[in-house]
Amino acid sequence: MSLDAYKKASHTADIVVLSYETVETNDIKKSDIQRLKVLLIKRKDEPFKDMWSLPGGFVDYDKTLEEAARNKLKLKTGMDDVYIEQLYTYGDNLHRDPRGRVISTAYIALVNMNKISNLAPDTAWFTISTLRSKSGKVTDIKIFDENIAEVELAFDHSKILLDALERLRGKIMYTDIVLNMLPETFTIREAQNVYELIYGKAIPTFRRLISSKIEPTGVKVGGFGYRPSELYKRSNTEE
Amino acid sequence: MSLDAYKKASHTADIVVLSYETVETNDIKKSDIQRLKVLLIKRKDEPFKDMWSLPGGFVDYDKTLEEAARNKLKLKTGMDDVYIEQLYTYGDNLHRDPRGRVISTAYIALVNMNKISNLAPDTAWFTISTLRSKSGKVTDIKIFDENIAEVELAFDHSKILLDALERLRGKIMYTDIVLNMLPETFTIREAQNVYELIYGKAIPTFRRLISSKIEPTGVKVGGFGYRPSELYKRSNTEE
DNA sequence: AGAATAGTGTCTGTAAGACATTATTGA
DNA sequence: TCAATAATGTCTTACAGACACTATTCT
Repeated sequence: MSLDAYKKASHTADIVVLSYETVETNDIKKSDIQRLKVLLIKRKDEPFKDMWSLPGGFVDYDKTLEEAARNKLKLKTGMDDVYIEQLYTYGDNLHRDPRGRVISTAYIALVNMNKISNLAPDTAWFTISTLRSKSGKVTDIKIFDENIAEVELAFDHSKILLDALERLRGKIMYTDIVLNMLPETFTIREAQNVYELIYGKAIPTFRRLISSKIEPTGVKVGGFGYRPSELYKRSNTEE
Repeated sequence: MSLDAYKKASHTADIVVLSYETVETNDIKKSDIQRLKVLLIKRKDEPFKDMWSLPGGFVDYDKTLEEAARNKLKLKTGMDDVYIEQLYTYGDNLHRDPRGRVISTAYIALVNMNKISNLAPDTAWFTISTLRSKSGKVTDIKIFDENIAEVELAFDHSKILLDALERLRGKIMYTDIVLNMLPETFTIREAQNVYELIYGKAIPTFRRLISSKIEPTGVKVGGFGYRPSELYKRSNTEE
């Protein structure tokens, strides 16, 4: 049987690029606040023209799925060597795309947005606001632009983003992949804030949890009217 | 941009159908032993003609991915309403299939093989033998037919099967999906044997682990020269 | 001194592992 | 009574949560 004997679906690779942003508080005595961010692209063409969507595109016949995701990310952010993992393949809605049958494999990329020097002009970071159940489970999300105006995502990308956050939440306590979002050196407080953004609730013994995965650099940051904190880095001791 | 402006990959859905078989021991005083089983199909056509492979097939333009998997399973086993979950999408090897570019989404199905009355003639159950690290992690697998002769699988299906076992192992301690492999009623011993087959090592407090997920039926099975055991069933108390 | 956060130590309850003890049956 | 497994109970240890306490800095 020939591979061309039947009508084929199209296949795309989409990437949920997640990072966080630090917002300085008005009161200099109060420590900073973090916000979850997602990278979106403004669509140039129909369908969903001018709406914001996850970066992604059709998978070339001679490109791997992960290549397709990585190439798009490189193109829009200039980033190489990024942490990426496959999330899920969305192929159960025949009408995700009004143009025809499209199956999409979604990836999660975790990056530090401050490492990006030249973002593509059609690309921007948006703030993710989550609604949670008592357990921390993500029940709904809202996306806001820099003017705190709510933004609707194209296709089913809102669902994909929600799934990505749930996947991360499920893995955060037994992996250290979230550290890919942090800069080379960071304080434990900063790491804890990011962890709790994703986990959805307080992590009381965070210091104990993270201590085996990081090591002190000997450098301290201070100057805020309270005790300076040690800067740590990821320890690359593969277990 | 038209969806037909580029050369498309083909897309298949493959299913790792897992079950277990009970083998009576010679000594009637010894309790039974279980073996992990996987459902395979003998390929009728090239490539890999006459080799055994995971059930699967090309995804029709107007069928969902999960439908494609379920339909194939129904066709070969007659089974409906089976537990199924998406495993992973294999799209990073451009030459998985010598005929051309094929992306495959693999599903895991957990069934009780004794519920199947009429298996398709090209279909059979094979025994899975696993090699494990100290932690229980699956490092390698071998497949054997009913004559205990080793069988090689077509394509990269051996890797897919390994991934499926690892996925199950990772979820077994905090979900009860493995109970889908057991009959309507079962003893705790039988459930424990199946759990340990997948987990790869002993689960010392299994009774405590499982007790919240099952309930006694009041029926006992005996007649082997030792204390009869209670038959349990899944309790459908959705938490 | 006071405010704020960094960092360490301690207490406690829960859960997991190890293992002992009792129960039940057929030969 | 013995062999084998079922089922329950007990003891101990590891770990997570709560929280107290000390350390450090700037105003």
